[in-house]
Amino acid sequence: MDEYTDEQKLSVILKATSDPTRRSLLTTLVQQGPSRVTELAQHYDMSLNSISKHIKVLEAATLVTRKTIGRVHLIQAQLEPINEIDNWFKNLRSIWDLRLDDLETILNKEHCDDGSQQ
Amino acid sequence: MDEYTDEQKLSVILKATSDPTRRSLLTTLVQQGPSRVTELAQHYDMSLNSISKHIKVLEAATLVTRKTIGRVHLIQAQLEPINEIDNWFKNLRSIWDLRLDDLETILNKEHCDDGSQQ
DNA sequence: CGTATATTCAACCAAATGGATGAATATACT
DNA sequence: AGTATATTCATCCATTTGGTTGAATATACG
Repeated sequence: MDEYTDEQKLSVILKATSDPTRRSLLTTLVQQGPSRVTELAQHYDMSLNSISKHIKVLEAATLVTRKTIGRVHLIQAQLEPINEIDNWFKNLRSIWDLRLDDLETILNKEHCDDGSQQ
Repeated sequence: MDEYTDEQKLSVILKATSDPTRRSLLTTLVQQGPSRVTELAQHYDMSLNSISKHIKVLEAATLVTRKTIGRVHLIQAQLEPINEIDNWFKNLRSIWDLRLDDLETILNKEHCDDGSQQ
């Protein structure tokens, strides 16, 4: 995912996590540790191929890594990328707080002088 | 969005935020405070109608609210729902930490007894 | 070597998404 | 009343998405 900007990475991560099956897969992986594709698929009323595709979406979002041992693919959760979501939100909230501070300043000014600052 | 389960709400919120234009709209709204649809649209090389649709997606995800005053629709950011994402991630990470603790316990056991616990 | 197992690849399909445009609605202005 | 402005509604279109099935690939096992 190195060829993408941070913004694009964030989009990919958010979209990957927006599907309930994929979030469930992540939870299972975090609970059980590295798991085989077939093993993961058993939890779902869905074809193995569909799960395989979901895993590839997670992999593209770097939310899981794959270690191939013989014919078995071990899938492992990777939580770090979710921090990107966290950072985005923190940033948003800090802008928000900043604006509220400004508003407060304005309100305080209104309190002291003529209040012409709408 | 009351007719949805928490899981479904989370999906809607994540999907809504997964689009770069919509994240940008949220940022603009947080920076500038409540804004009109036309005003928001001016920031983008995209039709007013498309922006209107994006806003409706954000609205459906409860990430913005709308206050209609005459013919003007004032759109306001609403950051609370993003906490749902935060909660999901915190939960995931806590499961992760739990499993690491277990692993550590097992490793400690290996250290003391015969280590047969693979 | 032949067969079973684990997984992906390829093609297909219906539904959703993100965009556009043109018409409709509702409000404001003179 | 008539015109301009703000916004949504309705369609349409190309692309993506989430699922399916069947074939291919690669490894393991007897």
